[in-house]
Amino acid sequence: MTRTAGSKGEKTLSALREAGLKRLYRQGFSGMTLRELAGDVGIQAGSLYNYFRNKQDFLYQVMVTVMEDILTEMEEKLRGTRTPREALMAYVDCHVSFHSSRNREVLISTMELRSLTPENYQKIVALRDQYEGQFRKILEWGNKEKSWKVPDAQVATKLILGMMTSVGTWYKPGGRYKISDLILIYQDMIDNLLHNEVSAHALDPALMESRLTRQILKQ
Amino acid sequence: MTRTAGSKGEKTLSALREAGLKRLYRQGFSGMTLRELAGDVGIQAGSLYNYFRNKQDFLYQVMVTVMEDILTEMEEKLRGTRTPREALMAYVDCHVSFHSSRNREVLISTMELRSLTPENYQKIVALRDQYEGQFRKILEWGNKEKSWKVPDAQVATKLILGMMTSVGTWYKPGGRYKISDLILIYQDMIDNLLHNEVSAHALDPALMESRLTRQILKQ
DNA sequence: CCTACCGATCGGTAGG
DNA sequence: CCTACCGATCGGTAGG
Repeated sequence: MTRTAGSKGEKTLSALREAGLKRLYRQGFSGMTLRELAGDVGIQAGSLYNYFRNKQDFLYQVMVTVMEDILTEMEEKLRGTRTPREALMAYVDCHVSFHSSRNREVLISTMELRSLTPENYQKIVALRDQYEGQFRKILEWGNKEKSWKVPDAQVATKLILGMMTSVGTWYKPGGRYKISDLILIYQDMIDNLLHNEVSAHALDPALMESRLTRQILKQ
Repeated sequence: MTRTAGSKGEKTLSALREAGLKRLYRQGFSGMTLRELAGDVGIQAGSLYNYFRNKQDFLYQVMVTVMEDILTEMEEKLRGTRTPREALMAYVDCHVSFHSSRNREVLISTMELRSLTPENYQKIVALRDQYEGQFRKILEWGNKEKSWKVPDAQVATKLILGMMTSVGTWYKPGGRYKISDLILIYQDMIDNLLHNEVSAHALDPALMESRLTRQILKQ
């Protein structure tokens, strides 16, 4: 069997990434030892340095991948939305979906910010700011278009992102609700939150029927 | 000057607790070294063992204190509430207040669950379940009294507690909003969430005026 | 509360 | 990718 050049090394690399995620999640950055990580993929500790420059670099790679992945997904979902409300619903969809399906990685990315060197910290925080900024821009766009009235977009962003992000702390795959259910719940909650007293004509009719909280909380 | 018996040791003990909180928050349990902790309070590493049996015991003491404090505060706030809605508002008040003012300790208590020995883990999780159970009981009480209709109290508890808890991740003292503002926002959000389509007669008139989200998000 | 110390283990490197 | 190793440092203990 001919082997693709570098295929073995790439298998090890992706195994390292998967094993690293588990260990970072269960033990944290300083609690995870490189000897354990090497053991997970069947190599010796010294051999790890063929895959990353040092332990810090490994953490950084994990975190930058998470941020780039969610930024890419978000960009795709937002492309083609034509109203603030469509954009809002797309953002909620993407955010809840990512934070549920990849909750382990997301939690690591928040908890281990403190373990980054100052240089790496700055880079990751810049990506996080960019991600958060996209939400704030949607809120401000809706203000301008009179889709809703959010006087303090800065704090509203923190508040709404926070309530969505928390889904990652309690969602368990195979539990009572599918991710698609959770998306509908959060979309409806946030939709109601923003449109509570706003005249209906500003709203997108396609999204008007409230599938919201009633579906899960009240049905 | 006569010194109260043990006063020096108690000063050191409370200094250790404060320094420990900072280090646990910034470095995590396995990242914090006992030599650093000893240095913070001006003693040698070996002397720490006059204050706790070992590092694990120190973490456990920190976490059990947080849980006992919030359970005590909650018990006091809930005592004397006469309707499900009053109880709900009291719970939100206490939860948001505690998770804002003592956010560092609360975040430690969540992140470092993984660092506890199995025996200590069980004890802390039992306290957390008790705390969470109090909220679920309020939801179920409101169901029975027809204050609201929450078909899945289990998941609603996770969802609503999650959105409240997230305030601890972004609240900064001295920021744009006081804790008392945040309490009003969350009370209103959750109040609206539960009463969205419920006839008004079930609601407590004293709490009827919606101070909610409109105050901050829309005024 | 200190000095002095223990065994264990860590991240990382040299040289294949 | 391995063997063999380095200096540094860790949590914890003995004996005052």
